[in-house]
Amino acid sequence: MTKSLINLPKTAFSMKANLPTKEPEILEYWKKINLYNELRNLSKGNEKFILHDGPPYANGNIHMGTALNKILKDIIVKFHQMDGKDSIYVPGWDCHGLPIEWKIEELYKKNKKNKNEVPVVEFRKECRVFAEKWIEVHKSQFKRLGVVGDWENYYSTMSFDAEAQIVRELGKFLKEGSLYKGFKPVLWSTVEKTALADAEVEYQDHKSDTIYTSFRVKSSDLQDLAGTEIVIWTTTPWTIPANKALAFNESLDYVIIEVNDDNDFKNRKIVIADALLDSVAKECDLKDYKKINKFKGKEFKNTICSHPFLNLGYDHDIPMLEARFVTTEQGTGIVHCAPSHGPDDFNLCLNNGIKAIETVDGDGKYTNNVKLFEGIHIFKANPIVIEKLREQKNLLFNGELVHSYPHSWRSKAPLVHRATPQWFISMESHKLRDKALKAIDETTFYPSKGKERLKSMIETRPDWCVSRQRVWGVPLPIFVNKKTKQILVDDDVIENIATIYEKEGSDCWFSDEPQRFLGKKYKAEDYEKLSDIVEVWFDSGSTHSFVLEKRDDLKWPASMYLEGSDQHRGWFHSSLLESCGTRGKAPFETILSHGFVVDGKGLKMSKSLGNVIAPEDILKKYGADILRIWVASSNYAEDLRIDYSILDQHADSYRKIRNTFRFLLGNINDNFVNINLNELDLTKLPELEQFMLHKIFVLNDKFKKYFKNYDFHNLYKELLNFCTVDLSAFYFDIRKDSLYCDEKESKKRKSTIKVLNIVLDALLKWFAPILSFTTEEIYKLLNKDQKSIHLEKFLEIPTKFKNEKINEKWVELIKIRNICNISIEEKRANKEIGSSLEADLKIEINKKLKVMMENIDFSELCITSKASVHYKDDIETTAITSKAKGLKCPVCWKINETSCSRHPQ
RNA sequence: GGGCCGGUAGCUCAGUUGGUUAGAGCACACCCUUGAUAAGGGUGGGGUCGAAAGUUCGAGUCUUUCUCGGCCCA
Repeated sequence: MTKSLINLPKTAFSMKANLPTKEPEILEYWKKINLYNELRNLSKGNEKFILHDGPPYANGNIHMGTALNKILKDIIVKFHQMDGKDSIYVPGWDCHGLPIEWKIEELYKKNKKNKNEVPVVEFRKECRVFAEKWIEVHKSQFKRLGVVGDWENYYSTMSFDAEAQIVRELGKFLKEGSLYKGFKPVLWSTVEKTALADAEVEYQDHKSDTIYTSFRVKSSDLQDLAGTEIVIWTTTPWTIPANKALAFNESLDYVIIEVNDDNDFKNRKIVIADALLDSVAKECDLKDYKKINKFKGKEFKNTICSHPFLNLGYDHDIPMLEARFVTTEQGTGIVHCAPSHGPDDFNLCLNNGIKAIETVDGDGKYTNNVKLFEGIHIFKANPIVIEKLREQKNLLFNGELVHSYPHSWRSKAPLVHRATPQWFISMESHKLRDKALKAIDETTFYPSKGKERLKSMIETRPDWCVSRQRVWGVPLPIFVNKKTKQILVDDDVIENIATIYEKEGSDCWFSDEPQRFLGKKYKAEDYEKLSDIVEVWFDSGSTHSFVLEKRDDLKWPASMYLEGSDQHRGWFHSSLLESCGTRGKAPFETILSHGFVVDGKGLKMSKSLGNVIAPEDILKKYGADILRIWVASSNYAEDLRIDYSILDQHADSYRKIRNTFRFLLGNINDNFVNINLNELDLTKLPELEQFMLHKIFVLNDKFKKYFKNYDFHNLYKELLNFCTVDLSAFYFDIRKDSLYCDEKESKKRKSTIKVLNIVLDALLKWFAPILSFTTEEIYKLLNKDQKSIHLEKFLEIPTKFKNEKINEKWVELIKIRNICNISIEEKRANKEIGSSLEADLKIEINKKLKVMMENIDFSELCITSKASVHYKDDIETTAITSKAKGLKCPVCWKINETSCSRHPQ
């Protein structure tokens, strides 16, 4: 058996990965050695890299988006760790909020339990237990992805210290004076006397009164509008008393028509959208009218109208405002705006300096802010409004309409938009907007387009509404003086509340006597205690204060925040505002945002399309390392496509990488020798080995450059190409002859083994942040006495590895090799030869290259049995292949005319 | 409906300030090898650069419109 004469690769590293079963074993191992603690102990005192975790909501199983996010975070944390930093990741969860409230309410419904009969504190306890349950589920799912972090000491927004700190943060806004009380419309049930969230609303048919009413133009830039009246249509006549503005669309055409019908509007000129003229005329029974003029909506600019109840004391100006939400679907093309009774109205008016006020109380009755109507219930007001409009001769028409209308899911009662007291943080009063914009300028964004995205949002956003009429959250720590209506601002009270929460959480706000929170300085009977809770974006926006600042192992600001691009409006946004408001600076130095996971065609994943892939499915079929390759190889600056064919492709790449390792391991027989790179005498190595070391140097340079820019998909591609092109198809292929057939102690073979060790070492470390499991498997196989690849650092490649001269020469040689390959292929296609070892090459090269080529064995380079080189003037390189003459050496399979010099018979 | 971002081989990605015939790896086809073997090597075929118009001597690259997709907002 000649096989016994040669050194074939031998390794315990199997070709088949079997990741779905092997990975959990490695996870067990990491748990056993307590990898996280090992990392911290090892890197004590090193520069910190803190990736602050944006808390996912503790509800439901993870999906591809969350998996992508966590893997990307883990890859970055591991890169920085191996780069020599103390790179820390503390996972966290967002726990308060409506979705969990709903889940508990759903359970109540199932069990026929009435939420209103359950004490708030008990309800909140159930929410807490629910969140705790999902934190545990998430934790195990995230760990399975290979994510290393401080899982034992995770943070949550519902922990007592978090709730306490959130109170302190609010206290800062209170003290500063930027937290103020305002009004904002919410969907309100006058039956339950409570606000409802969108998801609690059911749409049912409802019969509404409809009216066409007119607003007299008081002044306008457009002369033609003098003496005309703007007609609007609405299905909620009761909101007319709260009217503050009219909205038009600047791109629509409008017409002025003169009415000649014998009614209240005889000889009056009215304005409506041209496109709606016919439908309005038909519905309002206008028969005799003529068009006087037509103009573009934008000419409405600077038009002021009067309220239809002008003569009843409604003497405020009604400005006409430009709004895109105005369409020609229904009505007149001009929309009546009551900022207290509609979100569109509210926002439009707010942007034009008109604030909402409380026009209707919780029972549905007009407040004293509404002249003539105070105390009247809004659901009984329509006939009165209609009557008064008729009296004032401003009612063009009234009728009825059955349409889809929001109702309460509990009482089935129709809902209204009602401006309710809310608490806002001002963007202007203490220059929060300016501070935030400056902080954005000082932040580095990956990709850079994130900067503009966040900036444009901050530039235009309204004041931050931080109150919610809910129960599962941190209570707003606000007392209002019953007499003066002043907000109580006192550090001692805030600190007192925070101290109580630190010990027992915030549930007590809803059960204990107010006096307990006020302390001794104030009397409870003088104050009204708020029952609102803080909106959850304030919770998560405050994580930097109770995680980064409070923990000794972390630092403030964080080195990086990393989330999906939707968080420009979410967590990036709220964290920025919270921190700029309280500390004048952003809580992050850099922001990395990634796109969304979409299917193979670029469509978003949805149940109805049936294109959803769950991380769990991928883990079962491929394993986490394949998923991690998918993350590393995708361009996160855009949306990331995934389907099974894409994963199959990555699984193929994985196999190539795995086999590259297997070849390395096999040829060193699993005996890794750590080579001291600085002491290595390069001049004693063959040129091919020097060339490979040069390649490693260059690749390492690119690696550092790509890593610096978090450009992982190019980094991964570079590593993969190195395995495929430089190693497998070139270096390994050439050196197989020496590795298998040379004397074990031959100089060339020993040099090769040295380089294989270096390549293995470098490759293992380069890949470790991405292929966390596989590199650990290999590392443990080679280093029985070492704990983990993840405790290692990247290799420092000495500058002496760089050798441009050799590189230049070998680039030339590879060109010649390619020409030879084409020549060999010709003969192979002719069936003249099979294996390239049957080839005898005759190569002609330009004389200019002679000096460079002199010591090169082209039979070795091109893996043939023979090769002759001839130099000529002024020629391009050519190669001609003929069948090698002689006998095949049974050991090295080379064909010799005489006996094989290495293996004489 | 509005704002922002994007569309380069079947797939993942390159493509400098506009400048030869638009590149790489994978996949595919064919061939070789059977000493990395459910591996390895070689050769090759794949692109109207989402569409149209414009600017220019010259456009994947600049402009406009359209289209498809994604995120956010309404």
